[in-house]
Amino acid sequence: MLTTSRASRGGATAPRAHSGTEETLEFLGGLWALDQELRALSKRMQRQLGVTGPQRLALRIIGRSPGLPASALASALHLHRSTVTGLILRLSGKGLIRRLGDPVDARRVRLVLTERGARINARRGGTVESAVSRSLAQLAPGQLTTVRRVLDELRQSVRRERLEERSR
Amino acid sequence: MLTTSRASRGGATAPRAHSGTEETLEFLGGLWALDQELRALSKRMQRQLGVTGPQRLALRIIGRSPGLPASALASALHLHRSTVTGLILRLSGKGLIRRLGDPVDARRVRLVLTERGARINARRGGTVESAVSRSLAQLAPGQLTTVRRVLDELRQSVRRERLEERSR
DNA sequence: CCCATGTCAGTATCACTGAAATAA
DNA sequence: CTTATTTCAGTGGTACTGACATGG
Repeated sequence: MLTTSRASRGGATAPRAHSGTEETLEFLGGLWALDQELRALSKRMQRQLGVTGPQRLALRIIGRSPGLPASALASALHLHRSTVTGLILRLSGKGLIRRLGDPVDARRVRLVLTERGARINARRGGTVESAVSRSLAQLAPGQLTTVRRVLDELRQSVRRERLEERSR
Repeated sequence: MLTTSRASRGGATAPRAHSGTEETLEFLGGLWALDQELRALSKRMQRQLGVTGPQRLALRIIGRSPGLPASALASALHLHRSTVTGLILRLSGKGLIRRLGDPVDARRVRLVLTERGARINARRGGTVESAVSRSLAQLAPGQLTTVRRVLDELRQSVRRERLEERSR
């Protein structure tokens, strides 16, 4: 397969040399599969660590910048403010973070880890990071750079597509 | 950046040449960012095409293998049976697919596209695939191979992590 | 008055577990 | 009786929009 792309039926739009439909779909399938696997690990983390993947990421960010406001967390995670409200609620419900008031700007909420939160944040085994780290360690440095660049380019391309005003 | 990895402080545990904690976290952040972007595009697709990303993927799979049973769709998407039930419900609710009975095995449900479903399936503009395809087209062939391999390795590594029996 | 921050209500999708119904 | 296929009920997490209260 891969060679079956019958040359543009009534093709009004760009015949595009390589990267046929099949190839794209296969690549997308790989991305999707990775995503599913990450989701599944997230579920297991919840059972074993008590936090999901996104929650863990939030913990790490807060751990690195103690006292950061909720909106900063939102933009670090590329999420809407109301979405992080829920995230914060779940994390503080488990006693892993605390919401402190800002003495200067009373609207702001400053997030810090509790002791339990810090303990979980310090754990390295059984996490997404440990799996990723193991994979990355096996790569030649050039490969890592390539992959990073491609993922970034991909992100920007998706972003452009998203922001385009649809007409057709 | 990239060059700041101070050579192993007092490292008691595995000095691990490259791929420090920071690097892993940054990579994971990139993956996360791409995921968010894909989610956002999925949302826009729902408004403009009437289907989300996962729904679109399901459509394409059904379109390629008309009459495939629900369980086959589930394994193609790496999803639980009950999850695809919901997916199927939403798609057939929109009149994009139909659930036919199998004359031979009455337990089975055979999925086919309706005319409207086929029309949406045929659309190429404004989709995730179009964005990904555009990105991939710009790559040197070797790069595409590298990225695919790395993503696959990553998936397997995450899978191994997930399946490991936790002790510590 | 205007803008920023955070929360809340409401909605939708996704994804699971576990149980049930049906049929091979 | 056992197994396979699908559905259903219930749960939980993620993420949004839009409205609101509060404060700068």
